[in-house]
Amino acid sequence: MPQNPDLLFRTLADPTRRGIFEQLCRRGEQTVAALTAHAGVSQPAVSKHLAALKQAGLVRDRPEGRQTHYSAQPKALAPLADWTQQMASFWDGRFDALEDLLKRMDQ
Amino acid sequence: MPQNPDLLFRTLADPTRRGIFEQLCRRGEQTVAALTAHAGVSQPAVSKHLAALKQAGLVRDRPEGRQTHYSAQPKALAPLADWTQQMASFWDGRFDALEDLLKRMDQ
DNA sequence: TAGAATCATAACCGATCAGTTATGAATCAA
DNA sequence: TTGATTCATAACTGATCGGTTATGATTCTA
Repeated sequence: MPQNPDLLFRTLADPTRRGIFEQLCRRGEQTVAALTAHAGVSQPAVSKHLAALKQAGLVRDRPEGRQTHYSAQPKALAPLADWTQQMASFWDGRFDALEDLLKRMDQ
Repeated sequence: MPQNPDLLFRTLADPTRRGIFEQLCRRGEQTVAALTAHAGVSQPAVSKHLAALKQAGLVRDRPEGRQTHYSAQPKALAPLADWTQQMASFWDGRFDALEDLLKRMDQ
């Protein structure tokens, strides 16, 4: 259930792609044409970014006639939030006796 | 103060580099040699990853004689947590009248 | 002082990837 | 039905990047 955040990080690493996702979070469902108008890149580039976002589960598509409507799925960000939380908690517990022992054994 | 998370996302996108950061969060301060033992790549590769992590503010280095001790700076994850939170909140407010209006005006 | 140990940097290589243009497939409108 | 619209895919390109080996700089030790 705690799926690894690798694909999420890779997908969100590109600023253009992250911008498209942000746009969808801010304004809700939009067509490819509307997203292209704000993306600053060509329509095929936007389509490819949307395919990547979809693969990562970050967006959903809803075909309707000629156009395809995309919407954000912020729930997919959960593993990323979990990972961040976990790193912070590891750090909080860093001075536990066991952790300290493991550290000393290691180097 | 709400600095953009671009460098953070790019830095954490690589699994090897993220693994090194995780190791530092779990076990605390470690030398380059200790990190290399777990990284599965060569020592120069680890040094380059550490340089990238340092540039992103995610780690601190403490030179001591021949060896350099590195430690995680999980505080640097704050912009990432903020961004995630913001995306979720945008989505929560998606059906506000103004947001809805903007959406309609846009396409 | 000579050699070993630790880390960083240089130089290079192959793979990945984000962008482009061209084109195809599907749908709507005149 | 013909042409326009909307989107996706194919094919290609240049840049980025993570990995390697080789080497240098520094520090400890025998």
